Amino acid sequence: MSGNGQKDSTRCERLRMTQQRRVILEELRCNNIHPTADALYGIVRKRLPRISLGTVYRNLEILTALGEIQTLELSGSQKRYDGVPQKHYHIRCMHCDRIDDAPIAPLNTLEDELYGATVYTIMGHRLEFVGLCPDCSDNAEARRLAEQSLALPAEPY
Amino acid sequence: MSGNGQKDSTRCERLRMTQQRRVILEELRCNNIHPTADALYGIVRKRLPRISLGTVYRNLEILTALGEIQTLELSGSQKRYDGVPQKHYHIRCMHCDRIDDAPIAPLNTLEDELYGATVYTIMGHRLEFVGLCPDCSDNAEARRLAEQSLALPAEPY
DNA sequence: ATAACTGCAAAGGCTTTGCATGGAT
DNA sequence: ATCCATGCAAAGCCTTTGCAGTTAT
Repeated sequence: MSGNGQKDSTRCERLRMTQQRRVILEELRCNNIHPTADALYGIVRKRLPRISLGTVYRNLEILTALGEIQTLELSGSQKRYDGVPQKHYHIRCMHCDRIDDAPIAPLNTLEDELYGATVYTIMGHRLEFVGLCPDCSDNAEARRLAEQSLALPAEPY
Repeated sequence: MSGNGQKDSTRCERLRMTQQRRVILEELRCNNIHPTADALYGIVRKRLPRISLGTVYRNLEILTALGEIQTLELSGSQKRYDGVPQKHYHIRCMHCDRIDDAPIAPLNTLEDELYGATVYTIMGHRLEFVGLCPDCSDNAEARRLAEQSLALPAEPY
């Protein structure tokens, strides 16, 4: 951190479209799998076997800052990356962690109810649906585990 | 991992209310700060100076499984813990990461629009508001940074 | 020559886990 | 005696970073 508050704003005098950067962007754009950095690394390595994981992370950060892709902070410990930079919601499979787009338009009035009710200046929201993907819906054990994870005991101790 | 698929379901023949567990629960209940594990560790250590961070994590996991508290996976890399086990939404300050309850009732019809529109079996949603807390709202630099972080360039490369 | 970029490996931050010890029934 | 819980330290997982070498202008 070079002490100007922004995370790297001294870079990018002129940006180069390297092989690595292009392939990362292409692979994110040409499918819709919302991969983790590591999964994308595996995909990109088929075309560029010598690329490093650090390069993948660095380019994902740069492409996000440029608005070419978006970095998703969904539930789960790993970040996901989306080749579509426009805001949209996602749905996560509770059993296999697959992520898909949620076919629903942005809810721009969601924060209206909060105006005046909170001391915060509200600037947006993050919404994520959870459920079971088709494959896991067909799996009885996956359904059982999912339902169990939603049930909270919450009885007096 | 002892090979039964569940994460520790073999424990809890009889659960003990130890000093450590009680203090952790009390400190989560008596205030509303949604601390990280490490922040809670700092708080609890004032009363139990010899407690370890591992014990804090272990008890947070157990108390969550019991439904006594909830573990929040909000944006940001660290988990937060909430002494109120009932589902409710939260709002996060984009500048200082303070978390408060969002004064809005659960939106139980949110997933209705998705029925039939997705191949997933929808089972719930996670919603989080983002904005600026009162202190950071008063801070011009915080406001500038927050607005800047919301603006996506998204121009052709 | 300059500045951006890369591969590699090390370091970092947060969380989980193994192990020997301690405490309650 | 049993078994749950603890403190401590090490390991793990994901991500970031330092550095020396490479590439494009």
